[in-house]
Amino acid sequence: MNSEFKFIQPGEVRVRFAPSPTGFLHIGSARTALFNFLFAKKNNGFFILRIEDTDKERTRLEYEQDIIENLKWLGIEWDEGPDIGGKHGPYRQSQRGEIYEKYLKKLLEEGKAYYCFCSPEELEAERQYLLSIGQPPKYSGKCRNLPKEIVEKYKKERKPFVIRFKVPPKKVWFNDLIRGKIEFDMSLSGDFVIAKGFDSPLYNFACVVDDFEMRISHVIRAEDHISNTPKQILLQEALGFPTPYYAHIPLILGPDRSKLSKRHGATSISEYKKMGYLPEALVNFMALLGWNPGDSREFFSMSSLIKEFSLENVQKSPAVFNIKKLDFLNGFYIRQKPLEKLTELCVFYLIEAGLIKVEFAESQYPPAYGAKEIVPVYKISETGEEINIETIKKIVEIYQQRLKRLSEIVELTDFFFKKELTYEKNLLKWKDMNDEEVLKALDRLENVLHKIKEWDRKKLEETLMEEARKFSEDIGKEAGDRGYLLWPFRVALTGKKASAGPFEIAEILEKEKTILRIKRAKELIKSS
RNA sequence: GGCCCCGUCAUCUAGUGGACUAGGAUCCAUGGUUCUCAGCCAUGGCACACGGGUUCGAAUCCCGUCGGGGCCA
Repeated sequence: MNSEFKFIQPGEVRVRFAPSPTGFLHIGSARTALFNFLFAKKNNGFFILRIEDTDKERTRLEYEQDIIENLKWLGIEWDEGPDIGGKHGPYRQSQRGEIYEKYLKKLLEEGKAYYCFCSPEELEAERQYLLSIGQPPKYSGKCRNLPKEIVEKYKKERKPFVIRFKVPPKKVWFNDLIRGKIEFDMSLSGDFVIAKGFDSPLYNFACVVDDFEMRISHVIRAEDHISNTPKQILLQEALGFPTPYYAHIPLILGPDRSKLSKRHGATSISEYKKMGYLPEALVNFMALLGWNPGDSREFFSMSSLIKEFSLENVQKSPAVFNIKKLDFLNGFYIRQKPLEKLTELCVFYLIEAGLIKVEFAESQYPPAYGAKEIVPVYKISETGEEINIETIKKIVEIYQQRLKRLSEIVELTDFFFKKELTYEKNLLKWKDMNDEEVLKALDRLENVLHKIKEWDRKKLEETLMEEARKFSEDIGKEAGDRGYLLWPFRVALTGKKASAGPFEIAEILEKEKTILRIKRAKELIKSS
């Protein structure tokens, strides 16, 4: 056991997620938040959200809102915070100035920190010099022992200053819950700045104060904070705070194995949301990036993650962000979604793309008493024709297993919402068919379809499957190759080389439109 | 430049000295399933960074090399 540092005693689990609102919620931070959340819930502990907004230059409210909104969207909620109208908001460092000031003064009074009046130019010159003689750049400690009178004089002159921490030149170690013992020789490190003034504490200092004040038991954060840890431990020692447990989780990397960033493409949760990824897929995916259940299970809901999560099963090595796997999981969760819910989600994308529009009208069937109900009415944008939500549901249904992202619903089903289809006439040809044969197929379809009375996918299938088999023989092709009739049929309806099955599409399109599209295809063939 | 972390298929990973001719998932390929696509099913492809030790025996322990990454400025 380390006798020098006072480690926190086992007890209540309290963890925090402490983002700086200097950007949108990043996939990497979201995973850190998730691991903290899972650890808290698994251990009946508390999860706290602390917004580290001390950098006034780069902090933006927009980012803070994005972080909060997306955490909620993912299903990560915090348990505690200042009261805001009955609910609890997040803690904000910007609102905790007095607390930092108190501890800053304490360190100063006890001689554990000091005023430094060195100018940025001086510091820069010193750095350059050290570098030039092959030494690591490290603050010289010039202001460490400035006489009191000088300090007072400078302060009276309002000379700009920063506050530096007197780093004791000793070895510092901690036992990382994921990596084991990590040791640093702090004699190699210079006295670092802990505040740029009483009203602007810096990261390491504010973090240590808050972790103590919030009684954080476990600091779970990304690996890039490992080198901050010894500084924080020294600060804790100087302030008489216990040292919490630390767990540094591995980074998420881009395909080139460097830290995931903008140049690798989308990095923020909101972008993934917009692209049509489901929160359950993202959560499942992020959890598996660096954690595994110890067996070969792959699918995890938030509640099963809470049950299974353990820091012991967190990986040491960084994980490459693999979008193919995310797509796979997202496809899986889309297939699992109840149709009703999925339709709601897809409608949003269809409206966004301008394929349909929504208007609100009074219900034709008002409730027995009280105000009339307002119901949404969906219309096809191009024609103004009303489209029933039940119809949209059917469209979504036949594409449910084909979607990897919700946004794909647009390109996949646009033909349902278009008056005219535009496609290359040769697309109508199956294998070696010529114009004449395509025309024959379309004529045949038109004839057969006309006669069908019960217009549903089952009846259509029965009739057309039979017809298709006959047709290939009639035009002297390979017997049983139904493609000679079915392919032109499907292309005439969709204008696409890949789509859902023609019978289900025809059912949704209904008789009139189906036959109209066949006629259009005939015109297309003849027009050349 | 200094310090620190990491190293099993292309990717996420199982593996904690013998059950490993290294398992699962994604991915890729092939085949099956009502024309296509998707889904589903089946089959196949692909890895212990390298070199030394320790040991009867090493992916697993130790050392070194190499490689990747992070932090500081």
